[in-house]
Amino acid sequence: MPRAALSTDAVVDVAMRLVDEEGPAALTLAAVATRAGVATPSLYKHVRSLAEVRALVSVRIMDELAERIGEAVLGRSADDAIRALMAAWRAYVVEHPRRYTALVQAPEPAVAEAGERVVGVLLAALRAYGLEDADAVHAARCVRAAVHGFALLEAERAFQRPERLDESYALLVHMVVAGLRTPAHP
Amino acid sequence: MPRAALSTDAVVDVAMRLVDEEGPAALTLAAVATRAGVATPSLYKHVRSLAEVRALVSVRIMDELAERIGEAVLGRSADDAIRALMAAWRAYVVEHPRRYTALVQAPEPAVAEAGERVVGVLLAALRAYGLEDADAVHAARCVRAAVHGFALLEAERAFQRPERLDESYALLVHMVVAGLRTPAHP
DNA sequence: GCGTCAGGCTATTGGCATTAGCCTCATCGC
DNA sequence: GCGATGAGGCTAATGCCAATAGCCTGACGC
Repeated sequence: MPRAALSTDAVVDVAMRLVDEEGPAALTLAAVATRAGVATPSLYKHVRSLAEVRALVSVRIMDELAERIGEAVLGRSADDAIRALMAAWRAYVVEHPRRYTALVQAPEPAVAEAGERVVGVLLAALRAYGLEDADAVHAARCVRAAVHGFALLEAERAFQRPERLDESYALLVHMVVAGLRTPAHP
Repeated sequence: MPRAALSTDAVVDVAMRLVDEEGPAALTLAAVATRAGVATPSLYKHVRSLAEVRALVSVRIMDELAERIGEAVLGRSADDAIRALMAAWRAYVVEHPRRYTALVQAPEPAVAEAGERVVGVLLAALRAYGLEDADAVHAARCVRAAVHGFALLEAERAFQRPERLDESYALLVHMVVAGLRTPAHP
């Protein structure tokens, strides 16, 4: 391998910084190239297209998220684990709001796999509830949906007067835990 | 007013059809102009920019959604109203998945206002719970987040093996209702 | 030393948003 | 009726961006 410098990972690094600082709309190959100190076409030696860069960024984000929530549930179980997981998830999004709004659901299998790693952590955290397989999947989907919805709305500033969002989130956590604790099929 | 033909509303009509049929990525002024049988620059007599078209589309969608869920809660209250509202929300998204993924949180005030109309229906549906003002806002945010998260993930096909999503959604409804029924601050 | 090829580059194409400025005809005051 | 006016269409042009083609170079293996 000759001259070092660029690589697929390095391109994604630059893309991530760009997203953090200027938002997902600023993620163009031209901007990445400028930041990397390189001409735009040079990027094509490392990535196939802008769409691929976006997918790679999404994978990176989901992996970071999976790691954060995975760490959070270590040594905890049931309600305790769910609370920690939800707190960690939101904390990540609050730290990197633009990053979170850059997430795309690309058709690339790598993106789906990263999503499954996140769901894997969720399923592990739910294991202590002793749910049947299908019920565990339902529960994981609900937790994911609730947290994702809240995080996204917060990240894109869709809540008017974002005061006391902590309290709102506490209620969401309460809802999830209460729903998991009580029988699901009345 | 001379020749009829185009108008801001007509442009948005075309944009909506485009989104429904080809997805949000296909929403370009060039494509709208072609469908409208007009040259691209002509659109600027009716809209200021592509960004404005996207915002107007978002407003249209949120208004449709507000109407649908508003209808659903008529004559119902408390758990019954929430269940109907959540069912109607998801039904709308399942009917028009691409439309829902075209939603953007633009800075334009019109978009924020449309969002508030949706939240207004939510608050009305929650009235029967007799929550304090702040608690009602928290509850509305949570319901919105949960439904929005689920709907978005479903619309963008982010759930792997989307079998039995109805059951998953039933659990989400259960969580919301259970969380609203039990005391929020233990 | 020398060939090779990874990884840069320039040049080019084509799509798109946006702006400037023209042209026309339906309407309205007279 | 009739001429001014302006809404609403148009063509032309600019600039940005993604993507492709094809060239060039220097680090490394031999």
